[in-house]
Amino acid sequence: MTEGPSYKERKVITIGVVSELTGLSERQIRYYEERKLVYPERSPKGNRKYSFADVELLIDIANKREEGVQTFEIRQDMIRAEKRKEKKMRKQLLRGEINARFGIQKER
Amino acid sequence: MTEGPSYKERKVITIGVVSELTGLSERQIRYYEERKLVYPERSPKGNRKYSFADVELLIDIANKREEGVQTFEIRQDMIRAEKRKEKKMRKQLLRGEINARFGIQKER
DNA sequence: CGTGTAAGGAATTCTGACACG
DNA sequence: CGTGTAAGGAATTCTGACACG
Repeated sequence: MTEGPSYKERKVITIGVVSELTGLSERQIRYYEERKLVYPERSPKGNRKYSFADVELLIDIANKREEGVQTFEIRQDMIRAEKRKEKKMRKQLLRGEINARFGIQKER
Repeated sequence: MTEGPSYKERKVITIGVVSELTGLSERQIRYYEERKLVYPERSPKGNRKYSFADVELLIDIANKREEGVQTFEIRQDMIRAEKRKEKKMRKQLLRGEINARFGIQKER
């Protein structure tokens, strides 16, 4: 273990490979970006680059689409999930701070 | 955790990205393949695809080359390391078999 | 030996648009 | 709304070769 944003998060996969990996057409993949469901990075000359995490997300999206869920709804769900996570983080942070002051004290 | 050959081993990165990631020229990367130091897969139409493991290996190779080590020597070292690993595996396997027969027995 | 480069072609990717439903 | 497709261009990748040292 050495690197930073581990293998799963590094944006290194081109759209053609993502298409193979997900079974989605390039058109679909680009459209889901337009609908703000995925955020690939861009190479210097403008080529999209995705992470394994993006690939997995796209597979989830593909499944929901098959169930007839609209991109708008998928996006709403993602935003909600994101907010819940943030809330949880804040709670954790707060608890940490309280512990630091009033919790297990180091003797001095 | 779901997939098989984890993120580190999946061959999904094109040579251009590998070049950016390693700082090596595409020429160098292809040459190291010719010298049997790396084994990318090929896409249906013949494009090379590398894994993160390959990228790390190429970085190691780049470092050795800077030290003046020749590709031939690098290859020898890789083969030797591989053999040591295999030997270790066989030893382990053997020990496992012995244990299975004469080691901790299940009562019956 | 290791790497750069020009060469020519094939495959990839990009954007904006029209189509259908 | 979600996706296919043809269009034209730019960038990518591939191979085999010549060059230099």
